[in-house]
Amino acid sequence: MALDQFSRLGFERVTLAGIAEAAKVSQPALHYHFQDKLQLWRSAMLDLGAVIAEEERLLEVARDAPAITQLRMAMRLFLQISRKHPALGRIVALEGMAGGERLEWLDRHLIGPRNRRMAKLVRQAIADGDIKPYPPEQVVITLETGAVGVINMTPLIRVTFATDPETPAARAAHDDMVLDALFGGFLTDKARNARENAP
Amino acid sequence: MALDQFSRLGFERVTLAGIAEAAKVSQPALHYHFQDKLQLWRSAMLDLGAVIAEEERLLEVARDAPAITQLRMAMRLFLQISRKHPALGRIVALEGMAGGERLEWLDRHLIGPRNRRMAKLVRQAIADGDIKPYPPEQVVITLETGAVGVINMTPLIRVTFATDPETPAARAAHDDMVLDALFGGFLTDKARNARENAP
DNA sequence: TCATTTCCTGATTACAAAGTCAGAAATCTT
DNA sequence: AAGATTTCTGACTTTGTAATCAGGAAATGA
Repeated sequence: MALDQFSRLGFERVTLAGIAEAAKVSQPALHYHFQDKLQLWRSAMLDLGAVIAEEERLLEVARDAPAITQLRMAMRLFLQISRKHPALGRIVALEGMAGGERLEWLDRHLIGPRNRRMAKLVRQAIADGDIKPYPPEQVVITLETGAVGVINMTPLIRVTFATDPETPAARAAHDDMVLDALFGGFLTDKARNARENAP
Repeated sequence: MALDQFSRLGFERVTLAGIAEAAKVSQPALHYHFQDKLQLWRSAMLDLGAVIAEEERLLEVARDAPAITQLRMAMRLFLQISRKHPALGRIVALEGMAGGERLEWLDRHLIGPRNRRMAKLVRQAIADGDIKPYPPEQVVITLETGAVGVINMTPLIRVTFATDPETPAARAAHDDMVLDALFGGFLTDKARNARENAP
């Protein structure tokens, strides 16, 4: 699938011939359905958009809960989705580092609204005294990049540690680690204690 | 400089003509000094290798300190170095996601030994009861990707939040956040308390 | 059934970028 | 200074790949 190739290799390393082969059609057929390579890329990204929208929908239900609760839910969802669609995190990482037109498109159509919403939640949680007072944007990015690090870097982990991070056990450990250690590190003592008293 | 181009754009998007222009030489001159593009890439990476070696040297001095102390030092160093040489984190992210021959080369010559050393420190710190007992490899990767997230994603942050993460104030906040919230989240209560009593 | 539109292919073009090579310019050696 | 060696360049070839196009097959509608 095109999405998979784009996310694993990045825009430039992907060839239309390769996508065509994987899709078992001829290369000009791609030009028929999508005008050019960029349009094809955008189309693949919009498929991911549906996934993000789904997440938004689930969070919407909890919009009256305290910000810190919503954030924890969002982290959990983010992990689930990142596992199910590893392409998403890789794409964001690739384009987010490079900058340029495609990043701006992604921002407008996929990730921008979600990230700004997250930052708003963090700001709220800080005001509530539940999250330590660091720049909300930095908190969001650090939580997200930290959470998907192990997922994105699967090839590196395999090479460097000769270990498979995709076994069920490794995934379970990772989920716990992200929610407990990573997310937990941003909690204030107040929020941490509240959690311990009401588990 | 070639390093900068490679890290910002990735191997494929970089053209020899572009590097030649930036270096104010002709394109064939590159072929004279380095046989081909891959060799040029490797050479650029080895320049980064010197940076890593420097870090190793500084840490070597503290090898008798407790693992947790060494880890904190390593995080601090890692941040400094990542700021000074943003190319490093971007390259690792790019190749670490993609896998392949270049990743294996990087592992062997640059990042593998360091990461395995870090994992060993984490294992030790867990045994000491200072770090929460999660898979050491995952801890290392999560700490590293979380720490450089804001640095690597500078373009995304600018686009999404219309905010500059490279001002002195933003950097100072980021340093604190990484060492306090990110790293702190992996500490056990024991280690956290020990730190509070002896600041 | 025929006509028309939709979908797709093989063959080809256009172009960008890696890599080659013969020889010029600069530098070093004695 | 003369020769030898190193360093570099302009012009070229080769290759990989995006994009085009004329036309054929398949579906759709009358």
